[in-house]
Amino acid sequence: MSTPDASEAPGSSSLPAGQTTTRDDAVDRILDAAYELFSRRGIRAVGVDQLIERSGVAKATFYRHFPSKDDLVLAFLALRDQIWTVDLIISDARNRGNTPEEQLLAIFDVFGDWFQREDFEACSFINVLLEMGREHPLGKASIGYLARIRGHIQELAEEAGLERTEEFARSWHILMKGSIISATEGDVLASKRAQQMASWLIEQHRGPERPVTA
Amino acid sequence: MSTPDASEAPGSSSLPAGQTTTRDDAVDRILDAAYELFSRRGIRAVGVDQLIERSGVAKATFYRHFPSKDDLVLAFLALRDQIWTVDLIISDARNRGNTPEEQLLAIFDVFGDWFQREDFEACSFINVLLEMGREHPLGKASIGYLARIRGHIQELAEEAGLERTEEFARSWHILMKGSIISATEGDVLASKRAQQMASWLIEQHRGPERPVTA
DNA sequence: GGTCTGACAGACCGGTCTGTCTGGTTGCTC
DNA sequence: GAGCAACCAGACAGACCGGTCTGTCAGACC
Repeated sequence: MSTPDASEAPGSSSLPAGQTTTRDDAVDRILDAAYELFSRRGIRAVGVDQLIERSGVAKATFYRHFPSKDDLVLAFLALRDQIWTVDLIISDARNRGNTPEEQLLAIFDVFGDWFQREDFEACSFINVLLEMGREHPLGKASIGYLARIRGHIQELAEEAGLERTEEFARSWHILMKGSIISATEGDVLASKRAQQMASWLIEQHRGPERPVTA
Repeated sequence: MSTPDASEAPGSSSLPAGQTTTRDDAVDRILDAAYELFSRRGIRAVGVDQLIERSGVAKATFYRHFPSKDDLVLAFLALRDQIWTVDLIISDARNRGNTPEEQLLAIFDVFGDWFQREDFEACSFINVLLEMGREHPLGKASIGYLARIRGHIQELAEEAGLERTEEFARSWHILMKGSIISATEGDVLASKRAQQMASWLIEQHRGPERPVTA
């Protein structure tokens, strides 16, 4: 789980990249530990000492790269956007469906598989938003990443030729978030229920002239 | 639950005694403070010292009535179930609609008003579940209270003569929870979007012989 | 009057939190 | 070899955490 692009901001000073043995190594280990711990246990429940121990890094090294814990959480959210939103959900859904409509509905197939993993950890953006509050900088950042998810949905809706794609994406997102909470409660079939409602939503946003052909 | 309305400004406790009703007074003040603080800021963000100060109670008194902070949180969840679930949502929705179907849909009218309050605090059961985790006793308790909400929905669905009421209630609950998260993000129209999808859900759960009469 | 209960006030405990700082080590560059 | 940058290890500071405990006081009951 190396970081392809997100983050890397703090360490890239004016060194001409002559050495990479321990250059980004510490940052990567910190981010790996952060991803593992934050996504599973939340923000406040994970202390800096745990992150230090898990990543095998000195405390000074930690604070050199991330001046505060919140800075690390911001980097974690960016990483989560790449690993979870993009790589795990959207890309997978796009691969599973042939048409944009199928790709949209495939999101809930991906959810179905995801819900059944015993290490299912829910949506970090929702978690952080509710844990920190919408006024907190981390809550605001989470709202931004949730909006990015809606952007992906809207993009797919436009590819599918649906109408009123922004409202479509907002309604769709309600189904995604609601099913995630239900799955957290233990309802592994929540993805199927949401998918059924999602198909009705697609019907309502199809153009009037467009036939119902597959 | 001992607090019927949970009003009672917290500052009116410095009276020079003189009354015998100090019996449950301390408990009520603690619960009032807990409701105010827990519902707005979460569990871990509220310390015992804050609860002590807000309720104007001695620490020993606090721990006499609630042997641990978690015990108080459990009492808070029970209080939230009464004040929020029953009194604020279900009863209000029942009063707003004439038929059971109207009462069901009125839930999202109540949500619409609730979402617009500037002190909108989302759903404490979801908050606690996500904050503490589903394995934690408080998370499990929250799951139980969420199931109670589904029970109210299923009850209304049965009164409306709908079919497969348990699955109906689970799908309906997805819409409720998803719209709450969206409202937390700032989408005050989330209640309308959910209500639209909810009406489709009702249609799909009506008996086949039943006409579409209003 | 004596006793008991429950409330208040607040010191205090061990532990954890975020964040700072010192000291020693490694490895690259000049 | 000197300098330097980044690393590891860990003590330390100051705040806060949940929870315990001592002590004082007011009212109820015998």
